[in-house]
Amino acid sequence: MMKRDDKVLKIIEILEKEFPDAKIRLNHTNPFELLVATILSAQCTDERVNIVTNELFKKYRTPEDFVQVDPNELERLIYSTGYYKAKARHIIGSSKMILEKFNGNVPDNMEDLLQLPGVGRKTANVILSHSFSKPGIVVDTHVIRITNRLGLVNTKDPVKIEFSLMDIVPKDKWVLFTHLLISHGRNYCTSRKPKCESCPISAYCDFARK
DNA sequence: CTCCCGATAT
DNA sequence: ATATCAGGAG
Repeated sequence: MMKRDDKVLKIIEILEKEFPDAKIRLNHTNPFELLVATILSAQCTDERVNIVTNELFKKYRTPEDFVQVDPNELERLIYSTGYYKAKARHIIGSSKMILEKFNGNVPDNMEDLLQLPGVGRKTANVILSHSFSKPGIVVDTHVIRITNRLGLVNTKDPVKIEFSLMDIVPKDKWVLFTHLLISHGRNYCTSRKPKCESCPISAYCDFARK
């Protein structure tokens, strides 16, 4: 049996060749736009989030804009991403807290980010990784599913998975690793009908061997 | 644990 | 018809 660490390195090597352009797909031009886009991305494809933010950011782009927006107007603009009432509340609430507690800037540390309504560890790690060069393992629905199938972890608890992966993935590969798994999840290791026959890492996968 | 929720693939 | 999509709050 291969050591988990060597298995991870091999998986990264293969997926890097398979997905050379793996990177964040949520369109944004600054930390605040990334925060809004990531809140909207809950249980929604990032493709749809980009369609919505493309229009949304034409009218509203800053925390100052969002604390003044009519909640009904915001709900209407983000309606197609689902959970639109909660997401509108979170975007407005986060904007308010950013202005009142954080001097108008998106926080650059985990503790402060987690105080924002609608922001959990997944969203916080996306922002820390991409806006502040503070690498984190982003554990989303794809990462939960794929790391369990591969046999890298044996739990559905996102926090346990995050810390477990921090142990077995080299820190300089954390951000890359999550993007590779997400690309892999979209193209091969889908939730419902995974393409194990053509999967490039099936040799390292417990699920594919069953 | 349940609830939030529209769009899309199967 | 139903499962799933870059989750988080209560």
